Amino acid sequence: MLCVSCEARHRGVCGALTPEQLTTLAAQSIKHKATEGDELVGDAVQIHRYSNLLSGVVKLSKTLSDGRQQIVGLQFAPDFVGRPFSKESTLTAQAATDVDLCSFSRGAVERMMAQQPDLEHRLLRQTLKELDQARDWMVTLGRKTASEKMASFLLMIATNLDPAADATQRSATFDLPLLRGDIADFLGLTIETVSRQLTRLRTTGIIRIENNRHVIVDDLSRLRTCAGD
Amino acid sequence: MLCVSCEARHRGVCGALTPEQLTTLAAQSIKHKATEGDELVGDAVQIHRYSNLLSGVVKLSKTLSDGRQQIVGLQFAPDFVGRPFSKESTLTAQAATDVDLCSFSRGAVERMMAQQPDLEHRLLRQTLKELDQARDWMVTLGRKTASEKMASFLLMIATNLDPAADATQRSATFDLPLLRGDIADFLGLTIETVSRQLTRLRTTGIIRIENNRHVIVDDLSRLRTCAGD
DNA sequence: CGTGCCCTTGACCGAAATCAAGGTGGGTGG
DNA sequence: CCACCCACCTTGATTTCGGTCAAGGGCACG
Repeated sequence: MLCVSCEARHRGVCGALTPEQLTTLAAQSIKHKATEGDELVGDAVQIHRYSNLLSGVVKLSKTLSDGRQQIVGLQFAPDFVGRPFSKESTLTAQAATDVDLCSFSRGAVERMMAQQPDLEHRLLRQTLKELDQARDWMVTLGRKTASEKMASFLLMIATNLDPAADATQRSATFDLPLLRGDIADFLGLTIETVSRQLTRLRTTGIIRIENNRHVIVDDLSRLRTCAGD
Repeated sequence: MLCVSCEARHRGVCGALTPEQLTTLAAQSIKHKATEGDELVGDAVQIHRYSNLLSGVVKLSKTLSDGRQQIVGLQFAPDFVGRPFSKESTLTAQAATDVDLCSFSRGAVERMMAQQPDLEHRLLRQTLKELDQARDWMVTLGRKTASEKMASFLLMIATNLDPAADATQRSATFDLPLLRGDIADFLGLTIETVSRQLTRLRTTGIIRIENNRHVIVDDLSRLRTCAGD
């Protein structure tokens, strides 16, 4: 319940709240963990809870009737998980890695929003951020080649998971939060193509991979060259 | 200045405003027209104005450094055009058809937002709607075949341009708001593939086309079958 | 009557999908 | 402890869908 030390308090939506409101909300919040693969929001799981993502990665995906799948977004701490005002979300949110969450009931969040317009303001900002990201990714899906897609993906992960990589940092290191199949579903490719592109980047010396998960990028600018934009 | 009869007053963001606020805003608003191809927001055009789209279609697009283009969204009346709180929008908004707009200065909108939280609430809802649409389209871009993409596009246009088509309506009629090249940029295809898919749908009897622009769908359910979801 | 833009159609090509074998590593049960 | 299994990944051969290249048609406009 120590909101003061919580990341969502500083960079997330909870920053909108006054100390009293935080106390109220904290009393109604539940910190809990979910493990890789757990469904957080979906057709099955009704949307009665909203959460702040405190650690780990959440994947948002959609599935066509014949089983084809597309991951439409990734969320990182301290993102807000859950679709406000949703009729039905045709979207599934799953833990991509083990995650820590801080959850609230729908009612609690909506009461807070009513008395604290700044909360809605922060939600608007997060939603705009996600919209920008979604549109950027549409360019990747619609107009980039397989190798450009792969490079774009690695850069995206690097900037989110290696705290130092977003600056003018030269190198980056991180664990891939997704399996090959999920990467394929995110990039609109097959698992084989993902695998081939990774080995291509590896044999070119642009990345190194250890244990199939751990990636080292020695020169981010070379990777940026591959990404196409 | 007759906000009372304006569509944005009823279904758009202006519905958030009190009569007095409407009067204030109306005094600062400018109704104007733009013709096909005009750039409304972009790297060139600074973002000092926000607009309500009163009629016509606006296309939002992004361009890679080598010229590849992707249309990342279409807007229809009474959508709100312009990115609030934007640093720089890497996005270009262009009139896809001739359009009517009702524009406000950035300052006016921000003042309104400060005193009228409901305005921000409506913006949040529109943004969430656009986010949902963007994510739906990501599935189309990443996982659908050329013919499924074409069918999805026609359905999308039909539901937005033929007022009757969204219900359980059986047929639809509309003018394509985009040239073949723009359709290609929206679907992540080439102009030739778009052309071929259209003739395929035409020869199958699923659609009829007059004057290269006017489309008649006699049986929407057949088209839906083609769309894949 | 030319000229240019937009669209269509055909022939060919190539990037990524599909199909098909392995390889690797971690976990389990004998 | 070892053998087996299973999930995940890689690699190769072949196919296919959509891209590229090329030609020509229709129509508006000067």
